[in-house]
Amino acid sequence: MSLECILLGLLRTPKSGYQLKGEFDAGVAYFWPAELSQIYVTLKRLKERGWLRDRVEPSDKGPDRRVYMRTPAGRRALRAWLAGEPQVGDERFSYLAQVYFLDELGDLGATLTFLTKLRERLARRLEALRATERAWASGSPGYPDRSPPEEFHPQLTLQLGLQVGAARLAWCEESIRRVQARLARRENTPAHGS
Amino acid sequence: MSLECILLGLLRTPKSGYQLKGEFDAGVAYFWPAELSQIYVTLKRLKERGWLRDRVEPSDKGPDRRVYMRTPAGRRALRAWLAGEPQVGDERFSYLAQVYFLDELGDLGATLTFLTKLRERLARRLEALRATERAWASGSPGYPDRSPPEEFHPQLTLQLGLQVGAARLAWCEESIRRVQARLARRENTPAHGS
DNA sequence: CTCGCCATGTAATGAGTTACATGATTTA
DNA sequence: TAAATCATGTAACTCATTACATGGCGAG
Repeated sequence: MSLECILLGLLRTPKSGYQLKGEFDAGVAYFWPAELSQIYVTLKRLKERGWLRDRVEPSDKGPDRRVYMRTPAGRRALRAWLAGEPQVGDERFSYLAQVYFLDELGDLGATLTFLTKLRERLARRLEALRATERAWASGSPGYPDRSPPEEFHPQLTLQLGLQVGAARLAWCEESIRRVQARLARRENTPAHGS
Repeated sequence: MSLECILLGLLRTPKSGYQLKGEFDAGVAYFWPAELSQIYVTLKRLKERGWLRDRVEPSDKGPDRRVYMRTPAGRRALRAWLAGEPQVGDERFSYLAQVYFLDELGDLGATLTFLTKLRERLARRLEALRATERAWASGSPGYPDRSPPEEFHPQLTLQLGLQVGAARLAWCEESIRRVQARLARRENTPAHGS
């Protein structure tokens, strides 16, 4: 359901599947990634349902493109979704599952290695979002509090990404310190079971 | 893949599908929810692959249960997963997609309503995690820094849930304030386009 | 005796990924 | 002319949800 509504949302102006993929990767992917093949299939379904129309146009670069645009019914569906309840659904984090069971290895050193790699990746993600923010900040007058209305809402979601990303990174670093403290304690008290 | 490994992880001691569902809901669901039907199917697959054995046992309450336990191959698979790379995968948040496009309604009041509902739900989630933490804190000696090793790793993941949950709630409250500030500005300058 | 929990499954459907297949156009 | 980018799709598969089907056992 969400992918459909995101496509409807992005189609405020007419776009092709390929162009939509570009927009996903540029600004939406950090809370909703999508593959090209999935986008094409969903656009087709939306057209069959009467929420989108399409038209084939020559491209300025490359072969012809199939350009989609919202119908009035599509716009109504989008607005109904936006006016409805916040969809707070399930979340799945494989790396947390790994941390949860890491005791199984019986080696705090392995935990430390794991968390160090994780910190690297979390930091990279956060840095990518910070780069996006810098782009907004330099290209948008009065960022963030006087941004024009059509930029305000996307910027809100970016703020969440930044704050949650920072919280995750901070947790990872704190966890590394806690593991190190445990390792240090163990070295100082090696004869635990004697 | 992750559900399989989580089941292997939880099966440190033999359990039935129904019991595993209980464990998911009690302590794993906030980073990996699972339906009973999915658990049953996955247990079956894991058995066929030779990573689990099963045995039918009488239950103390209710009908017989099919109890699963790890084989040596299952244990090896689990350890390989834990020793491998942190699986930082995709994340999908419908409510962020909604916020992103909320400008489409052309009504900041609608945004405020939305964020207020969202705050309610985020607060509820966080409160549930805090209750879990209180349970750990009261039942576990030396929580959090001197917890026994088998409790340490699950507690780390809980810490992440708490910190990220708090960050999300803070973002939501900050966003509400920013929307209110915008609404106030607009009231004070009603003749914007004249 | 009935309600609620205990217990196990199958079937249909939905959402998404990966792999495959094809081909035009531009740029180096 | 070769490689990169533009462009659209289909097919097979995986993972997960929802609905359905069945029935044992204990408490009130």
